[in-house]
Amino acid sequence: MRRRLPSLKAIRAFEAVGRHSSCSQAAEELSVSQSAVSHQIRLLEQELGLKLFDRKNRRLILTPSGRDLQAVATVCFDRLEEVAREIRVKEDRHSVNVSLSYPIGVAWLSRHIGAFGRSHPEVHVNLNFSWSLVDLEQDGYEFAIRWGRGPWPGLDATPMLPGQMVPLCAPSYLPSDDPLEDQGDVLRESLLHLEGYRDWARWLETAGLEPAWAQHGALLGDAMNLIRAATQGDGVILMWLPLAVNELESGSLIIPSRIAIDLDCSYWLVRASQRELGPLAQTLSDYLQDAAAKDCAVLESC
Amino acid sequence: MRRRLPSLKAIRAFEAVGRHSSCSQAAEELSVSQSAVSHQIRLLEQELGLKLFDRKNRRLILTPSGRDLQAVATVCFDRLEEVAREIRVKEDRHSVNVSLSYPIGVAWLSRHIGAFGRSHPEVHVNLNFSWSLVDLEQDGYEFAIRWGRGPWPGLDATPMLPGQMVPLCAPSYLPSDDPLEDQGDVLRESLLHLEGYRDWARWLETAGLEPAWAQHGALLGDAMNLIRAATQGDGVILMWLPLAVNELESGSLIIPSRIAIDLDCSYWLVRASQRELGPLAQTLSDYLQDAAAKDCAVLESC
DNA sequence: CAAAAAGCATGAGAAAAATTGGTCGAAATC
DNA sequence: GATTTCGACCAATTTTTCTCATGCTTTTTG
Repeated sequence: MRRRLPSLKAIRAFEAVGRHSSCSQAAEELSVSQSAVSHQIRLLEQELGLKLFDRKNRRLILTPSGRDLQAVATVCFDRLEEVAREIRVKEDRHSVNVSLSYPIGVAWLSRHIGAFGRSHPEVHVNLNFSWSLVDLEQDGYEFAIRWGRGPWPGLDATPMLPGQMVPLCAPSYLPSDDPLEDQGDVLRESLLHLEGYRDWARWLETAGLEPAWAQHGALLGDAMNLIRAATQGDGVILMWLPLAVNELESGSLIIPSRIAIDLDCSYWLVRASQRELGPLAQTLSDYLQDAAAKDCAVLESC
Repeated sequence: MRRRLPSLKAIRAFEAVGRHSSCSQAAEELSVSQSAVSHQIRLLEQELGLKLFDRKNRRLILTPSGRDLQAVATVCFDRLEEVAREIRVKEDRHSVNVSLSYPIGVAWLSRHIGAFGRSHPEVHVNLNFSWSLVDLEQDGYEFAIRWGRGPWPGLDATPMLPGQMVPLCAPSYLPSDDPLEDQGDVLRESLLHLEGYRDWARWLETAGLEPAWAQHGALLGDAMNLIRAATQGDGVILMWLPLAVNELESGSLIIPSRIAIDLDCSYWLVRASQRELGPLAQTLSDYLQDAAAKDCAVLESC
């Protein structure tokens, strides 16, 4: 593909002039003399073989073709400027790039990342959320936090948080202090679900109860919604344990049963085996593992 | 707005290198030496303060950030190249720019523009279709063909084609040779419509018949569809006269009545009063007016 | 109404940048 | 193991770009 592009320097000047309808102002923006700009415009018009401005009075007014070019040029330069800024930030040696799988990013990480920022103001953390798995090396991330059944080949994976699902509800919600599995009325009436009845059905089965009891109750669709609903005393939810650390710690939710579903999956901190972590990434990684360990302790105590 | 853009020359080089994963090939594309390209890349990396390529073996592989920049740069350059080409064609002294309102462009003009191209191969005609009115001067058109109730202030407008709507059907479609207005059965059963029953209702009213008869029959939605349907003998349509010249001339449609709706609008050839037409535009304008006159004659004879 | 100011165009020379050619070292190819 | 291919780099050169000085025109000001 051999391109036929006009002088980009000239287009750069042209774009500024078009925006200001003035050589002088453009010159100031570009930090060059008015003369230089004027020359570039002349050059560009010559190269394209057409007039880009109407010289009316002492102002430069874009011609129709000039307007077409101007519009495109502005968009292009905006875009380039933006991407240049982005990659500068991303590669900044004070930056760490982390890839996260939903929903842990929103729920668990947001609980810690603020504190990390305050205690390590020199580190700029770029978080990138995604549902799909990402090639760490390929996409320039130093490490990732993933949900799954690791370890994975070629990756160093450290387990961080347990992947069980447990029942949760507001402390005052249950009519008695008996374990949830002994309160059949509640189980038959007050369950809340994420996206389907499957999870609760499994839990009931594990508890030796009737799975069909799960076939009622609202589907909230979003994990955070579900937690909020439970906190407000709308019902009993079944939730990945680490997503509720906040609420468990503050006491706004309790675990009314010892019975949990073990999904055989958990959250892992993952990094490419062959690549050393940079010092900042190491710091963040250590911090997060520490936070995870503390959260695990909190969870133990519930 | 003061931009902070990296050297565009460097990005130009970078983009080519990224595409080829090779300095040498990029150098060839850019018609400069490999050395020059290598320098530009180094410069750009320095300016951005990050590595854009991994120098693995003797190949240049884009880093993640490099890929981000590459993607944007390619799009931008493609776009600039395209718009540059467009405006060059548009301003080419062999070009004439004409603005057209739908649907005359599709229906009537396509009937003539081919022949014009063959008889005037030196003229490059840029047709621009739009529904909305366009500022001729502002948008760089030499003239336009518009539907409306002219004349307009500041514009020279010459009527080209009548704006009546007439009934049309396939020659063999009607059961008798009586004028349509005397064939109540047909009118009560076989009408086809464009987008609503209003047009036929008006026609029936003009003919002194019952407007409510229009409340049946298919809505075809598109003028060309409607004409095709009539040609195939699917019913009787009400259509702007000039859009059916082709079919009337070839005999595949006939006008089964003298009664027409006069919309008090017609097609006009319009140009800005203050601007002389260029010689090519004049040629095209003359040709089209001549063609319109001939078509009017054809229509007269039906 | 004249004078001043502001704006763009332009030519020549100066400054800056890009380019080249030549070389080197590393990796792939034969 | 010799040869070719490719990228990095240096120094010199060529090209591009910029500035300065100036002219011309329009608008603003006293």
